[in-house]
Amino acid sequence: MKEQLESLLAAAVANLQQQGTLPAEVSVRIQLDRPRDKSHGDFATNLAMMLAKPAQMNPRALAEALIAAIPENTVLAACDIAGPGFINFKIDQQQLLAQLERAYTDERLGVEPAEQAKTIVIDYSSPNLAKEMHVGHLRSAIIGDSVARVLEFLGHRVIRQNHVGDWGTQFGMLLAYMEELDTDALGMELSNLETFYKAAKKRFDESEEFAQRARDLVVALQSGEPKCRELWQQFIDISLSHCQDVYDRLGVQLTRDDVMAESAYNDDLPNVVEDLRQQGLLVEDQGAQCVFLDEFKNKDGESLPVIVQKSGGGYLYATTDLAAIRYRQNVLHGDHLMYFVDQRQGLHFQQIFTLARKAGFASSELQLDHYGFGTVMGKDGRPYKSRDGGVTKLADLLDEAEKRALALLQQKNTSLTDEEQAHVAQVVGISSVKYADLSKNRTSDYIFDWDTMLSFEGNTAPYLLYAYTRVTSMFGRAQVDPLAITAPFVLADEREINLAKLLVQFNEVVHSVADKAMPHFLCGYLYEVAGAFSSFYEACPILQHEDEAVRQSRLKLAALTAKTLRQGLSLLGIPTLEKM
RNA sequence: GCGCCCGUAGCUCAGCUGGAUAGAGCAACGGCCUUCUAAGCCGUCGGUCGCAGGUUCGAAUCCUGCCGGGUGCGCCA
Repeated sequence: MKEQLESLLAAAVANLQQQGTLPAEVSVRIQLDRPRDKSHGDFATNLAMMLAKPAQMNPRALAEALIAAIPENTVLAACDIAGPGFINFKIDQQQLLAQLERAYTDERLGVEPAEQAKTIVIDYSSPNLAKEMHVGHLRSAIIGDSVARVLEFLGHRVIRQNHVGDWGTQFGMLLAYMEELDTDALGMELSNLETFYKAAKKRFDESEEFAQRARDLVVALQSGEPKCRELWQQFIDISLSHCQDVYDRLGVQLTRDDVMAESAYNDDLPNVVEDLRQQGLLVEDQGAQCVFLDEFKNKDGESLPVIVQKSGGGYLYATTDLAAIRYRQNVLHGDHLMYFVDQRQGLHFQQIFTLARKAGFASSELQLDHYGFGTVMGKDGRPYKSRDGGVTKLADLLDEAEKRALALLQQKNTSLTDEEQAHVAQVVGISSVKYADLSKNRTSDYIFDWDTMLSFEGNTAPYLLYAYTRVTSMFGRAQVDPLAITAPFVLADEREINLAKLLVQFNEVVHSVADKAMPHFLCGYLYEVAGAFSSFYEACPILQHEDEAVRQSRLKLAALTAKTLRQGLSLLGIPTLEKM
C-alpha cells in the first residue's frame, strides 16, 4: 500500500517536471510517513515543503499542484493540504479490505518475497568452545537466528555459519588437564566445562611443569599429533553437545551441520599469508607479519597493523577471518556476508573487511556487514554477572527462567494440568528471555530484569503469548475453523479499522527488519497488533453479536490477528501456546 | 591521545530518511467483571530530549564544541 502510494507520488513529481512546474534536474526522494495523529490521515508527505524552494513556489500552492498531478487511481480516497504544506492522504477502504482479504488467504500473509533473492551467509552464535556458553553469547544467537528466519522467509538462500572457537592456545591447558585425569573422572569433570576450565587454569597458574606441558600440547595439537588430536576431538565433541543443548532449548536453528570451526581453516592460513605477501601487502614488524592499513590510525597517527602471523609463526583470528571470507565468497557463493558479533569487535571487522577488499579476497560486489550489539547489563547497570560475581552459564540462566515462569503460573488460577503447566512454563520462560533481548534496539546495551521480562504487562513475550491464546480459545469455543471463513470483511467500529490497518502493515515491517537487521521493529509491531486486538476484543462482541455478517467478519479479523501473531513470533524464533 | 557507541518521564524502553501537540509499558492515582480468558481494557498524572552554539520554513534526529558514561586501539579470540 505504501509502495503504491510512493509510486503515485513519484509519477506526480515527474508530471510536474514535464510541465516545467518543477525543474527537471531536481532529484527527489519520495518521503512518505505514517502520521502519529490519526486526524492527519493514513499517510502524509512533506514533499511540497521540500520542493518549495527549487520550484520557487509557496508550499501550499505546490501541494495543490502535486495533488492535481497524481495519476488516476483506486488507492486514494482523499488528499488534503494541512498546515504549512503537508499533504494528508486517506486510503480507500476497498483497498484496505482487499489487502486484508489477501493477507487472510495468503500463506505468506501478503508478505512479498525479496525483489532479488541472494545467498546470504550469516555468522552468528560462534562461541568459544573452551568454556560453556554464558550470557555474553545470548544476543548473537538470538538476534542472528531471528534475522536468519526473516531473510529465509523473504526467499533468500540463507547459509548459517557457526564459527566456533576450537583452536586457541587455551586448548593446550585443557588437554593437559584431560591427560591428568583418568577416564572415569574425565567424563564427570567434562559435564561442567565451566569448572573444568577453572580447574585447568588453576593448575596452569600453580604448576610450571603443567604450564610447560600445556604449551607443548598446543604445538603437538597444531602439528597434528594423533593422540593429541584424539583428546582434543573428545573435548570439542563434548563442548559442542553442550552448545547444541542450549540451541535446542532456545529454539535457535543451529545444528552440527552449521558448525564451521576455526580449525577448519587451518590448512588455508599459510595461503592467506602467502597471498598477502605476493601482493606486496605484507610487512614484517618486530618479527610479526603485518598489513598496515592507512584507513586506520593509532594514537600517534600511524597506520594500524593487522597482524596475520605472530613472530613465533602462529596465526591469529584475523587470519582465520580472512580465510573465512574467502571461503564464504568462493565456496559458499555468498552475495552478502553478515556477522552478528559483539559491538566491541567493530574495529576488528572494519579492518578485516578493508583488508579483504584490498587483497581481493572479497570482490567489490560482495556485501560485508558487521551487525554489532550492545551488552547485557544487570540491574546495577554493570555487565550482567551471577550472584558470586562470575559469568552466568546460559544453561543456568535458562533453568532460572523456566523456574520463575513456573512459579508465576502457580500463583495464578489455571485449569492446566501439571504437564501442561510445565510446558507453558518452559515456553513462557525461554520466550521471555528471547523476547526481552529481541525487543530492544540491537545496538544499545540493555538491562536484564527478570520481573520486567516475565511480566504480563507491556511489551513482553507473556503479553503476546496471552493475546494469542485469547484468540485461539475463542475459535475452540466457537467450533469454527479460523482459516475457512468465507464471509467478507466488513469494518465499522474504529477499533476494527485500527486493527485492520495495522494487520496490513505486516509486509512492510518484515521487510524493514530484513533491511536493518533489527528484530525490535517486529516486536514493536506485534505488540501494537496485540494491543489493538485486546482493545477490539474488549469493545466489540464477536460470538455474541446478533448480526451474522458482523460476527463472521470479526471472527475473520481475529483469525488474521492470530495468524499474524503466530507468523511474527515464529520469525522471532518464538513458538505460540494454545492455552495458558 | 585517537576511533566507535550512548545520554529521551522516577524506572525500563521506542522515536524510521529532519516534520505537525516527543510516544509506550512499569510505578502512582481513578474507573470497568451476571456477558467471548480481568494474565485484560479505559482514563489521569508525569519531559529544559545531557549542556551550549550552528544549519533551516522546521531539530530528540544533521554539524561543531563541551560535560557525563561505555567500549576498543601489535603479536588473546
